[in-house]
Amino acid sequence: MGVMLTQGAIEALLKGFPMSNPVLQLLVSNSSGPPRFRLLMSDAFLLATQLNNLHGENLLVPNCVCMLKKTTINTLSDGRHVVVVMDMEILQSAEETGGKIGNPAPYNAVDKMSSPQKSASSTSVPASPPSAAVPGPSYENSSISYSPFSSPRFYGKVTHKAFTNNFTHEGFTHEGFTNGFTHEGFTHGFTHEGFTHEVFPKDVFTHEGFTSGFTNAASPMASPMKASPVASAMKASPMASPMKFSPKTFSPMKATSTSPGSSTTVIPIASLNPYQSRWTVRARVTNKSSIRTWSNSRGEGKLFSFEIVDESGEIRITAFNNEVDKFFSLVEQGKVYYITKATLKVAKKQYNTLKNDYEMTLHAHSSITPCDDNQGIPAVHCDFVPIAELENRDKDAIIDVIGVCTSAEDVSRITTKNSREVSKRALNLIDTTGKVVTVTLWGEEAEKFDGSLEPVVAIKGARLSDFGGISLSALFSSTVMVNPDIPEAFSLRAWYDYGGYALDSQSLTETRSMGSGAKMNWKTLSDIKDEQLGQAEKHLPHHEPLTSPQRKRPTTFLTHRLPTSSTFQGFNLPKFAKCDEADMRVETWERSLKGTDYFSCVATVLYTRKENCLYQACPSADCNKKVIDQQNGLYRCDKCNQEFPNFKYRLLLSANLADFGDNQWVTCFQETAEVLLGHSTETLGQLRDTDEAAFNEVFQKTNFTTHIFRNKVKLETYNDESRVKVTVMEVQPVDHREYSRRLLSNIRKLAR
DNA sequence: CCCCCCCC
Repeated sequence: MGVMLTQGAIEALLKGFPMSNPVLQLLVSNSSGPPRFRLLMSDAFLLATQLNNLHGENLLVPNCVCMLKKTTINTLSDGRHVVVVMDMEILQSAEETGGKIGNPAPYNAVDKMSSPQKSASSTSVPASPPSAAVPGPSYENSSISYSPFSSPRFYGKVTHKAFTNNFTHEGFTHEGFTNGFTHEGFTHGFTHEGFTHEVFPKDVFTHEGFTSGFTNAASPMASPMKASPVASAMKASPMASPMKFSPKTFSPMKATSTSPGSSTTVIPIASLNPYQSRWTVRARVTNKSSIRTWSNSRGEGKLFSFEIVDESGEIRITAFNNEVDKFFSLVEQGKVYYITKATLKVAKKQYNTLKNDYEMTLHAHSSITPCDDNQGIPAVHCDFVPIAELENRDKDAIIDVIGVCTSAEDVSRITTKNSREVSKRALNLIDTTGKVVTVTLWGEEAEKFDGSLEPVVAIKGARLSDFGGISLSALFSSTVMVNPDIPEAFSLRAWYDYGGYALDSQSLTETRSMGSGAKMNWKTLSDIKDEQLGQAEKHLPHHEPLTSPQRKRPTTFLTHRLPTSSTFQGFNLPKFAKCDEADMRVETWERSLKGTDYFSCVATVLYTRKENCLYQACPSADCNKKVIDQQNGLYRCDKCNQEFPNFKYRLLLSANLADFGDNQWVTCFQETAEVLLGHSTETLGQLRDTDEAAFNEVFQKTNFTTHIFRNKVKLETYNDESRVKVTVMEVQPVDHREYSRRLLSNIRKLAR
């Protein structure tokens, strides 16, 4: 009995349609060593670390048929989607399957997603029913048959039409073939089994390229002079020592048609040294500085520097004066070049943090030639330090870090000590150690960063700072990568999406109010009673600025209450007048905060009280005092001691919130009430006076909506009677991820 | 041959 492949699974996976256990055939697999395998089932499928044993048992080999039981989708910085397989089962071995089923071709996701209609009409091959779209010599004879059109395996919202589109010819264009590999290269070149010298077509790979292509940092390259013989490269075979980079990066170099001259040998960067004169490196520029000028006792001039990387290592190159003019515009970040005839000298480690004992200076005879062939050249060379491990590193250490950006500040402008203006933005990164660290980005990097989709962020060359305990700062020389196409990023994405996000994380960096997320004082509504929130003589909330020994006292001190409120470090506080008496300051300050707690909760609105939620207020800009209707067309404000021909509506909404622990009456003033009800006060006032049904509907619709509420809680006393008063300071939307994060955290709390 | 790398 043959298994059935799930039709349309690849498109559905890449588009995120709900699907249950799709069945696919594995075409190609290869390993760059832990922590992932890249499987060709479509553009790119990756296998998360925990499944590597499948490959180890030699089960996950081309042509086997697999059921994907758990997947998650990751979007690379270049927009490609990658499906990460979290759990899978091999339904039928390669032997049982006996070959490739049908004639599969790459799925061009970009084409399909941008304009399916257009791509359908641009093809010369008419749309065909599914079975006709996947013909192939092995189809008739295969023990596996394609599932019928109404495949029972295909669930969810995929419509008949979408389903038909999955199997038209235009979905299988060859342009979509990622990485530009030939079919032969894929089938034979990148399986473990096929990893022998013989399978590399001789006309594609030169021995020279082979040598440099298969050297890695861990291989015995200590004697660079011996680097070229093929034999030494074969010893450093990827089977013996896992490759550091993904397969597409260590593909051997193509024929030397584009290489400069044949008299020199392309050698790995790791083998460069000052005692060797005839060499060429082929490497990618990973970091290019701007042109700087200097002027000191030894002279003046200009320079720029850049860093290059190949599969063996990295090195810094500096160009001065004439070489600046010659090479600055030629050298582009991210591009690959042949570089030869530069001076090697011992690196000054105090300035140069790259992992190379040497650095390079260009001179008059140096040559830099662009190389069109990117194959085998990794984008970056990172040595990621787990976030928890940062605690054990020295201040000012330069480290590479990777994490999921759980939250990010808005960009802001600051002025440095040298009165220079610069943009900055702090991010929170978490990794599988469950620890969070704050990283500050500067300048353009800060301005262009978008953390809204919780991207994986990798930073090469960040500096460890002791600000807030432990934090990181990006330098001019740091490389910031958002959703990089590297194994660590896929592992992290999978880890985070499959539960990491809900982890009770701990930050190494003490932050004051970081937007949402990291440092919120999350509570359940039952905590208000259980922990006696808002009641006197209690310690201040853990994140309240004054309780931290690192916090400075505010420079202006507040004693006398003023009518309006203000914010201090993110907290809404009553505004006070200044007072100069030092002793009095602290005491008054602390007393004024005591008994007030701030907390956030995820809660559902059970009821909103529409009666009396609007009042007629003084129309003066800063006065919200209730006016008295004089019944003569005039409204009197006692506070302004004035009569007005008009008034403005103000909102003061009582709402009953509930979570699974308790329910609680809260007060929402103007701004928060508007957010909760989804209408401006003005609109609500008009509705109430003109369309009662519509007015009532606003409140009906608000009931049973769920939000994040940031609240102030305080014990208030009226005529010897005390009650806890909860005021909503902020209402934010809650997404399902935040909801499950809170839910899990609360369940943990209840379990304790 | 430079070597700045920021702020709370």
